[in-house]
This record gives sequence, C-alpha cells and structure tokens, in this order.
Amino acid sequence: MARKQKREPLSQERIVTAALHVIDAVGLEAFTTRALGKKLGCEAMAIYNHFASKEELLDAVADRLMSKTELPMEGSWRDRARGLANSYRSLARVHPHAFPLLATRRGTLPSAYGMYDRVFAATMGEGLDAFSVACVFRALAQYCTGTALYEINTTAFYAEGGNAEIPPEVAASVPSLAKVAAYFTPAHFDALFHFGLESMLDGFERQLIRRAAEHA
Amino acid sequence: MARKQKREPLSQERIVTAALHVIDAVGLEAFTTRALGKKLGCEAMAIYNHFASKEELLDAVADRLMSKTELPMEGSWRDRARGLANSYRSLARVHPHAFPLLATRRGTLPSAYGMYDRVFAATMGEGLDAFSVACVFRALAQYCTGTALYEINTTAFYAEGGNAEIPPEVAASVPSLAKVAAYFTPAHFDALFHFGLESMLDGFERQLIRRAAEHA
DNA sequence: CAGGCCTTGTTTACACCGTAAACTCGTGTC
DNA sequence: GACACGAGTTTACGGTGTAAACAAGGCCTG
Repeated sequence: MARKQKREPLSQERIVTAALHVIDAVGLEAFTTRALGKKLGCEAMAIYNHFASKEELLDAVADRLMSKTELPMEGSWRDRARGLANSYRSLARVHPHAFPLLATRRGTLPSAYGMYDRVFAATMGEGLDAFSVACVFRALAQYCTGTALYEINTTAFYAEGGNAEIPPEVAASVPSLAKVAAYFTPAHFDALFHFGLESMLDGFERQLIRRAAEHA
Repeated sequence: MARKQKREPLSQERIVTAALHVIDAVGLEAFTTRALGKKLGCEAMAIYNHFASKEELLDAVADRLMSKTELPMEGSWRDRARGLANSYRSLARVHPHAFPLLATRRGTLPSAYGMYDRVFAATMGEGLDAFSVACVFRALAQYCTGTALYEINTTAFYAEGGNAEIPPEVAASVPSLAKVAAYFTPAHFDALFHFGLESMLDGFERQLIRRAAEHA
C-alpha cells in the first residue's frame, strides 16, 4: 500500500518557500543552512546543488518577497501609489523578519521587471516624464522602506520586553522630547505612516507643477 | 631613554573609535572581535572587559555615529529640517558600512536625548503641537534612512562591478521600466533625494494646514 | 542488456566566529 | 609581605558557511 514515500525532490521553488518559512519562524539571525536542511528533510549541503551560496539563496528569498506586493491598476497615479505603498508596508507586517532583506540588498531582480514596467507605463500614461516617475517612485519606495524598518525594529523592541519610556527625572530635563516621543509607539504607527504618505503625495503634485512651470 | 612604551589602556571610548575605523575599512560583515583586537593591539577577549557583548558594542558604535549629526539652529523649522536631513544623509556617505547599524537597531540612546529635545523644542516653538512634530520628524527620518540605505546598496553594487543595465532584448519588452531605471544610478542620487525632500517639506505644510483647519 | 556519465544528496573536514572559563600579572591597600 | 582586584591572555567549545570526496540512482549510448 504505502508508496515508496520518497520526499519530493528539492528545487529552487521548494527551497525558497521553506527558507521564507524558517526565517519567519526563527528570524534572520537564526536562519542557517543547517536549520533549512532540517526543515527540508535533507542535509545542509544539498542546498548547494540549487544555489551557489547562502547569499544567492537570500537574494531569491528577497525576490519572492517582492513578488508578493500588489499593484492596484485602477485610479489615478496618486491612488495607485497609495495602494502600492500600503501593499509594500503590509509585507513588512506579514514578514517582519524577512523584510530587511529587501532593504539590505539590491532587489530589482528580473522577476519583478513586469510589475515595475506596468507601474511606470501607467504613470507615464498620465503625462509624467520618465525622470519625474523616477523621482516619485524612489521617494515613495525609500519612505516606505524606512518606515517599515522603523516599525519592525520598534515592534521587536517592545516584543522583547523593551521599555522606551524616559525615566521621569530625565524627562524633566528634556520636556519636548518627552512629549513628542509619546507618539513613537506602535499605537501611532498607522497615523504617522499615513501622515508622511499623504504629505509626500501632496508634495509630489506641487513639485511636479513647479517643474512643469520651469520647463515651460 | 625609551619609556616603558606600554600602549594606553583600553576604554569604551578607544574601543568604539577603533571599531568604527575597522568597520569603515573592512565592512560590517568582516568586523569581528578578533579583527578589532588586532587593531587595538590586544586579544579579542579583552574587549569583553568593557562591553558585555559584541551586540552592545555595536549599539555604542551606532550611538557614536548618531552623535555626529549636526542640527542647524538657525532658520525656520523647514530650513532646520532640511539641514538635519542633509546632515543625516551625509553620515551615510562618510560611513557607508557602519550606517546600516542605525537602520537596524533601536537607536535612541540617551546620549542623543539632548539633540532631539532641542530639535523638538525649537519646532514646537514655531507653533506645531507635539503630535505634528512627531509626524514630521518620523516621516523625515524614515525617508532619509530609506534613501541612505538605497544609495549605499546601489553604490556598493556598482563598486563591486555590478551592472544594472537591462539587456536590450529584455528592455524592448519593458520599455517604461528601461526609461525610468536610467535614473536609478549614482549620478542622479542628489536630484532624487532633493526632489523627495522638498516634496515632503511642501507636503508637510499643506497637511499641517489641513489638520489645523479640521481642529479649528 | 552492460557500462559509463550526470545529477542529487550525504559525509567529512576546515577555517572562522562569538564568547565562557580559567589563568597570569602588575598594582594599591592594609 | 600578604592579599585582593582588575585588566588582559590563553584555551576551549559549540556553531557557522562551505569545499571536497563520496554514494547512489537515472539516463544515454554501445
């Protein structure tokens, strides 16, 4: 009855999926080739038949991660930008341990070319020149990356039992800091993110108008 | 004649300084306690008389780094914000290998309290409430962090001989991406950074006006 | 069918990492 | 002089990425 019950063979697909699971479960630091081997039911070295190095595997994981962002195709470029930003940020919430891979390595792998092209084509279709699109896209991407990293670090800090409260006797000497820092907590993440995002979007419009005027 | 010529004793100061030098020279990956020991003229374990762990030492290095940012005290909050953003970004250019420490760990160590307090006090003195200051500061910090990381990664990528050019036959299938990606090179870093920065600053003003109107 | 390659995975081994534990040794105090 | 102490060294351990040699099955060609 029972079939030979060999495990299905390794493949880049299967390895990357398992790697992402392991990273999600134990964090980037504890993600080792041996741990991945255990998860896959093989020895660590077997992985090297499919990836040249751990580094290359991590590139593939980053690529997988990036491929999960969704680009909304309806609405103005402003609507789509907002949607893309939210989708990107939500990646960081679903995969907080893996997300830093995106911020730490050069992530534009060919698998994402299609998505980028659609984003840019749609935006240029609304009359923006390539340089303006580059400006807007990079600014947004960098803001979202910075925000995601901050939220991840801060969340982890509190999860580990960290306490960011400034002791009262110190707070008295830095009253402004104490008042402002009260908003640097996970409870205010959404509000802060949206403020920055809407500010940027507002600012883009004004900057683009200004630029158009200069070139006219 | 020749004095006993003992090396001056270790101290947190001296260790952090040396650590930053080593990181600048060889990168974060290759920064090991043994390498630091060699630079200091002692064994690796001697460091543990002054720091509980490598992690704690890296915190101190991050703190040292952060303490190098300068806050311009003249001008409107907008001028000061621009100055602070530029100073922060220039950190990343001077210490590209060490900078990721700031983005990766919770960086608000007490030594920076004073600077933050001055920044926030000055801004609140211009009529912004604490929540608005928090919004503006975090958005700026996150944008600058994201930008710095991107610039560092991209610069390193090209320095290692990487080539981001999309092969012509592929470019034909993603024409918009090809046009926009031409601006994702070090030559355009300054222009992209300033576009994003000025956009945010413009946007802040509009958002703050809107918020004031709602609360009036 | 035989025999040899080729792909896939295992085993073993190595250099290097952070750091615990035990040691050495110069110095300050009674 | 005895003695504690603190800085620095030595040694050792478990864990890391991965090179190298090996084993075993599938596939092609005779």
